[in-house]
Parts: sequence; structure tokens; C-alpha cells
Amino acid sequence: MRRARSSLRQLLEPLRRQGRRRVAAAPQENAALQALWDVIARIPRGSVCTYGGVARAAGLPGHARQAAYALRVAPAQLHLPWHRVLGAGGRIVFPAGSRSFREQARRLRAEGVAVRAGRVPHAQIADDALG
DNA sequence: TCGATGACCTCTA
DNA sequence: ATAGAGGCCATCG
Repeated sequence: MRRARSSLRQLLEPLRRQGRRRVAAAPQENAALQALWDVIARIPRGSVCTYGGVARAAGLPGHARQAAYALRVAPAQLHLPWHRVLGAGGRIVFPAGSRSFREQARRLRAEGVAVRAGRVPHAQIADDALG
């Protein structure tokens, strides 16, 4: 997906230029953030993966927490499919019953992904299909 | 420089 | 299935 990548870059450019304002751009790791955002943006509809998987696919093995951070600071403007990213074992990481928790489950089911007790069946996790 | 803090992970019991 | 411990790593005050 070459197109998606370049348009993503264009989208990020104005964000970075706003400088002093905290918009959403993280201090230094813009390269890492872009890589993570890029991977997340490529997760196909109806498919899910884990934080660790996203980090690995972005060339940052062991940086699962950074994947989470990337999502937390991601500009809404990017419209990333954040709901397709789950914790280890296909678990929704938000506190059960929280707003985000329900929203994520709702979005997943809307894409035909089975969610039961805050989890997605292991078989549906497509970490390896990222790179 | 340091300790606290996460949308985390894995192993063990 | 659940709980706790320990590990990991960038960010922040």
C-alpha cells in the first residue's frame, strides 16, 4: 500500500509544523510513531492483532507499550482503526464496562469479529499477516 | 538524574 | 481460568 503511506505522511506534515502546541505529535519519536500508525492503518477490516504484533511489524520488537502509546496520542484526524488492536490473547485492555471498552466491542462486532467476555478468539488474531 | 506511569507481555503457581 | 511477579521501554514531572 504505497498510496496509504504517502498520504499518511502528508497528513502528518502539518501536525509536525504546529510545533509548540501539543497537538498529538510526540516529542522525538515521530519516526517510530509513524511506523506504528502505518502498521495499524493497514490492519484489514474484520481482522485484529495485538499491541506486541503491531510493534514487531513496525520494526520495534518488544515495544508493545509504545504501540499503545502511539494509539493514545494518535490524532483523531488519522482515523486509525484503533479497535482492531487488542492485548495479548485477544483481550480488550480497557476496563470492562468502560466507555472505550463498549465502543471497541461494538465496532468489532460491526465488522463481524466475535467478541465474548471482552475477548476475541485466538484464531482471529492476525499478527503474522502484518509484515 | 530519578522515580512513577502506562490502551503491554510472559511465565509461574 | 485467575492472580501475582518481574520484565520492558519511552514519557513526564
